[in-house]
Amino acid sequence: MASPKREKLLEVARRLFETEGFHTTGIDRVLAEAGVAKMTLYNNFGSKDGLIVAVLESASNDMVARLQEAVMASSSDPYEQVLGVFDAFGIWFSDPNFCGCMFQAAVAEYPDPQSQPAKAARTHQLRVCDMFGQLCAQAELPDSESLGKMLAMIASGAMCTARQVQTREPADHARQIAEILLERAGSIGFAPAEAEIANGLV
Amino acid sequence: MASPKREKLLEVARRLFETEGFHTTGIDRVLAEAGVAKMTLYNNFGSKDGLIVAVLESASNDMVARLQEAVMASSSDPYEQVLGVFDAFGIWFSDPNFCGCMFQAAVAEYPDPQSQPAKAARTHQLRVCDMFGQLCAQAELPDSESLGKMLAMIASGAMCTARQVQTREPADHARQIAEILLERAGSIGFAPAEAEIANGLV
DNA sequence: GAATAAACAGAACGATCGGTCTATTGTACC
DNA sequence: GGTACAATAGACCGATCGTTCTGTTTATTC
Repeated sequence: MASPKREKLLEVARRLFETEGFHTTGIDRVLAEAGVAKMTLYNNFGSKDGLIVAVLESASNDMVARLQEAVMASSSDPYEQVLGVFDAFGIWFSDPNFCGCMFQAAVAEYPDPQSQPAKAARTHQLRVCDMFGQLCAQAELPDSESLGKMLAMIASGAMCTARQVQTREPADHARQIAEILLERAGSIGFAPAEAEIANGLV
Repeated sequence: MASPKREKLLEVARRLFETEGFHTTGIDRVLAEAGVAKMTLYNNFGSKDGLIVAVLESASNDMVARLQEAVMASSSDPYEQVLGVFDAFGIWFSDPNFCGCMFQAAVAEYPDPQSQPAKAARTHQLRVCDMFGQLCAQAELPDSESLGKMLAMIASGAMCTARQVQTREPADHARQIAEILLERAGSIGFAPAEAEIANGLV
């Protein structure tokens, strides 16, 4: 399963897809830079689409692992751990090689929601939502599921914006927003906001 | 400048680029659906890239105009006008034909920041930031420029997420976040005068 | 009605794409 | 040492791409 040639292909393909896009990166480019024969690619992945899906799955695992790492490294307090994710974003965005979120690019390049790349991107998005949601649940914040979705949305906005402006500023902005959001969510548990009272939710 | 054939090309190309992507949409598809000869396209736009840039510029104008419309239609209060944008997003996302923000797709498909589509997308992003920033300035909120960027980032996250989940939920979440953000910004700037605002003196 | 220009249909071009096929080389295992 | 398998290089295929070129038709203007 994990042959060295296969890993090399995944690594090179991921880099090229990230920096130059899926459609514009030809099979031959990947093969040349990986130093691998064409048939090796087709034996391992079946097609270019197969390679793309494999790259996305691999990238999702890496990304989630890195986020978990950022979470663990920052603090034992779930509240701080959420903010730690955006700190990690700041470091990520500062990398001159940063070129945005691969899954956003995949969705953009494969607009059909039924396509495999789009499905892989959706799966990844759910993982991120879950991660944020679980942290909020651990922080005993109310409606952790919605909170998780909101945080994931802020993260998406940050990645998307960072790609355009090429600075770490979006990460800092996202962190500020997340901080306000968490603070507010925390205070709701003790002192409900007027809107919720008016809506009869309390 | 504004020949009917040219307009027809822009209209069809925009629809196809939106729904199927820039690279996957061939020139011949555009020509066939627009009922226009090939040379007409090249006389008007010079190349496919020229057509893409023209489509993006036209789409930016339309988008900004629609946002301004949503702002004007909602209220005369800048605070409410900001939220009106996200209400408009809700309607937009509910459209079954909604397929995300064209400029995010353009950036994804043309990763080179120096490419013309990327530049057009960046220009558009600045216009949106400015629009939010001006609304915040009119609302006399402190640091309206940063606030504008944050709101634009939230908007980007909402559009990006809405494309994946295909519901209007991200618009509602974004509105909630914007509301909290504005409230917080307002209370910082006018903390001493909060009572007066509540009393309707401002 | 003649002249000018724009738009037309469509063949053709060179390039590139994803994918297949062939024939050869290296390598591990019994 | 022979067998089996993986990987190699590279020719080759059909399709599609963006673009150019040719010749004809339509519409506008003097």
